[in-house]
Amino acid sequence: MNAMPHTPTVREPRRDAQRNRAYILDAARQAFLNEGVEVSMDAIAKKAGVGAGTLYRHFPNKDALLAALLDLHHATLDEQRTMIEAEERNSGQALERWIDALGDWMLAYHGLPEPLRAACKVESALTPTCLDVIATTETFLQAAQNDGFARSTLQGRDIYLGALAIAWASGITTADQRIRTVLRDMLKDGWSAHGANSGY
Amino acid sequence: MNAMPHTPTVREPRRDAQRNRAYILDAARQAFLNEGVEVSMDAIAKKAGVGAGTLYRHFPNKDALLAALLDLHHATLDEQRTMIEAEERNSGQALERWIDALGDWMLAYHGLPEPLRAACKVESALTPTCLDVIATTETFLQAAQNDGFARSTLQGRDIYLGALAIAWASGITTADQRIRTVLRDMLKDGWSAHGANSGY
DNA sequence: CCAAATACGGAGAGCATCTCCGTTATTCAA
DNA sequence: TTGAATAACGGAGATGCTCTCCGTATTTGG
Repeated sequence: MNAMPHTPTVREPRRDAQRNRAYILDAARQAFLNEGVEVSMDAIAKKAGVGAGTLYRHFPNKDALLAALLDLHHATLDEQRTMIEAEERNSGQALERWIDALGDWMLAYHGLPEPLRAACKVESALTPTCLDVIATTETFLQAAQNDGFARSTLQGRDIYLGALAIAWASGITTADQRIRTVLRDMLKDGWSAHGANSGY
Repeated sequence: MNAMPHTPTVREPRRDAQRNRAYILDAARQAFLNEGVEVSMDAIAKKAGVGAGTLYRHFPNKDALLAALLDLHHATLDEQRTMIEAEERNSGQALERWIDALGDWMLAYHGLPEPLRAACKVESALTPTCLDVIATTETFLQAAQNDGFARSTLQGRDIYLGALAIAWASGITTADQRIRTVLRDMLKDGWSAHGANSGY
């Protein structure tokens, strides 16, 4: 049974399915960009011109939709990683730049930190992406640690959560960049090994 | 018109109203403690043995209910403030202890950081409490700044948001205290003026 | 004890997520 | 080209949440 030469059991998705998937991704990207991740799935379906059932068949929940979109952003993030690795000779500054890139990625859409945090708590469609980003953070961190630029007690996940926390807190305002800068600097002087912990 | 001698227009709330208010507060406290702030208002009403209408008449929304409960916790926080001020001669350590107390307060219930952050964004029933806490933070911070223990560019609100951010991130796990400690230490080496910013 | 004032409670409006299934579009072998 | 077989569509509706409205019940003060 099933003695087909090639294309064993998999088939291309139907045309209308491919079209709709593209429509949905596009509508979702715009919606998340304009309204933030709290926008309703129904609104996305309507914007995409499909029924709710179609939306949910393609993406079983909002996290899955976000994950699909973030994977696109993830490509950009990976480019940045490559650029940093190529350009930056100082591992401390490389880590600093990576954390900045991380912050931008986490704020790609309003409210994104919340689902990212949830993905750390319980398995979700976003979990693989998160783990990947954490792994990269770990790499940068270890390099910085080896060169004495970062505290040796930290783990990649700690840095990731710290960056996530300040991204979340920065979300209280859209226009004012000050709070984000300030918090980022606070985080930096946490990981920067410079004069830390000379102790009371 | 209205020529009454004393108790001009105000009257004690009716007995049943007082009773119900107490029931609601008690039920809410337990519910928030056991299930976190995401617990539904209906569940609280049911637990309190009152109808939804009664619940909402006493507290127009969940933030108002939280604010009423937090004001109780706020008394404890104020005690700690007094204790710290009495016991701690070093303003840097005083700030550190205050931030710890702040962290406990922010984690009084699961998920509390979220409404606290929202109260920074837009006016809510929680806003006055938040402003009060921020003002106290400002006081501790300024003392520490005067003694050179904290970076002079920071404001009380920055510290508050930093503490809130790490409280939020700590919520990914209940049991494991490590992440909270680590993040708190990162925050500390942000505000501690020690060897920060010797610069690349 | 009665009338006025106050508070109660739950049905239901409005909005969200997500499912179910009768209908429709697409594919592919004949 | 055609006509099953397959795959996908779409929207009504189940469920759960916040919050309102208003007919009913309780409390209060004279």
